[in-house]
Amino acid sequence: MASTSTMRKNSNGSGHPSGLVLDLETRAKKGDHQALRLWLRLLSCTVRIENKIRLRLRREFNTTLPRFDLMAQLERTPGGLRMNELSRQLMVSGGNVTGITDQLEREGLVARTPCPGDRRAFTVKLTVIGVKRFREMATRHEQWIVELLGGLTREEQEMMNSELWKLKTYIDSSAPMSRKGSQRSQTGEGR
Amino acid sequence: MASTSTMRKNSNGSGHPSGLVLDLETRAKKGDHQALRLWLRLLSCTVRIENKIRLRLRREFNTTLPRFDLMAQLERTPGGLRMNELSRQLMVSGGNVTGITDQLEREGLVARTPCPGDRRAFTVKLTVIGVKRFREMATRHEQWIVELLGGLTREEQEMMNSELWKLKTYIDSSAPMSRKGSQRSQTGEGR
DNA sequence: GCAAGATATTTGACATCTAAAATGTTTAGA
DNA sequence: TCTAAACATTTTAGATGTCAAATATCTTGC
Repeated sequence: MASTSTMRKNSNGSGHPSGLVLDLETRAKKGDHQALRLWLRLLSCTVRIENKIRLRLRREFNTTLPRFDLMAQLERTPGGLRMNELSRQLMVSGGNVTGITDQLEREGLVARTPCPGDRRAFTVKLTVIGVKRFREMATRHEQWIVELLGGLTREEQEMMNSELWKLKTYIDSSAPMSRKGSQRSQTGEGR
Repeated sequence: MASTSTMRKNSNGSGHPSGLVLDLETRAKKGDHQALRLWLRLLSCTVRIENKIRLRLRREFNTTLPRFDLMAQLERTPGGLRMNELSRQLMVSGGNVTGITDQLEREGLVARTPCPGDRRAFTVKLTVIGVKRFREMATRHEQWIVELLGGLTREEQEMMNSELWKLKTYIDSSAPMSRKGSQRSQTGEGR
């Protein structure tokens, strides 16, 4: 467009601007496709694993992924968590946490305790039964994961892990994910 | 815990069988944790990216990920797809496809055509407007992905890509994902 | 003290999802 | 041909999700 000049020539030497432009676009195009392919592959692996786990959780424990995830967060924090902390850690909206917590509470697996010192908040904890139940599920869950990721050697897993760490760090640094939480996860590692 | 004895000493070399057991357990434990860590990291990266994309699709195009995904599948198959094919490729349930298709049809972006030769099925296609609209979105979408995956070099992306391919192949081979479809995706690469 | 703004949670309106039942069509086989 | 099993899609019920508005409760600065 009218952004004038900057008429560079590329290696082939035609003084023509479109020469360079085409080159850049080609390069960009290729990079794009590579990133896109990677993203789609990342996504399809995740979905596949999620689906298997979902199915098995239902079959063996008659529960769901979100419920399992929420309990997982609680289990690693014996003191319990507040609704908003759960929301952040699970990367889902607050309203969502309310719903799942309601369910689990009805099932007697978690309990809401008024938060001392802040009457707005609740502390959600696993009940004794909840802990017991979760531990059973967690054991199986881990077996499933080990099995499903068995396609990669230990070294490959190691490598993927560090690459993904880089990726995650980069994504978070580039734009801190708007303050109003709104997401989704499964035992979303906070590290 | 009257489970008695099994009082073992490990690597120190007691000829006791339980010594070996402990060793194996330790190894298993470590492997487990590694796989689990990898899975959580995979998941959290995916969720982060999805959330960003979701947000931007809404802000810039007032649409959603599932709608975008469905349109993406159609765009790469100009002849159109049947509901069950969409369901398989998107890795979501049939009922889900019905719902999203209803929406898009109401918005005039896709059309259902009775399938010649099989009165049970429909062929779903993008409308002219649908194609135009999708192309606009796809361009931006690709930019976003390139940006979000920018934390990895081209080589790293290459590597991840091939690792994920291995993983995906392995998962699919291990158990063909029950015939009754039921999943979720985003332009789920069929390759 | 106290009003204005931040927080914590819930609610409400809807869009996605799955799993399973219901419908309508095709296809094989007796 | 007739019927039973296989298929394609929709429907239904219910769980998850988001986003935004509504409540209730803190916190701050004056």
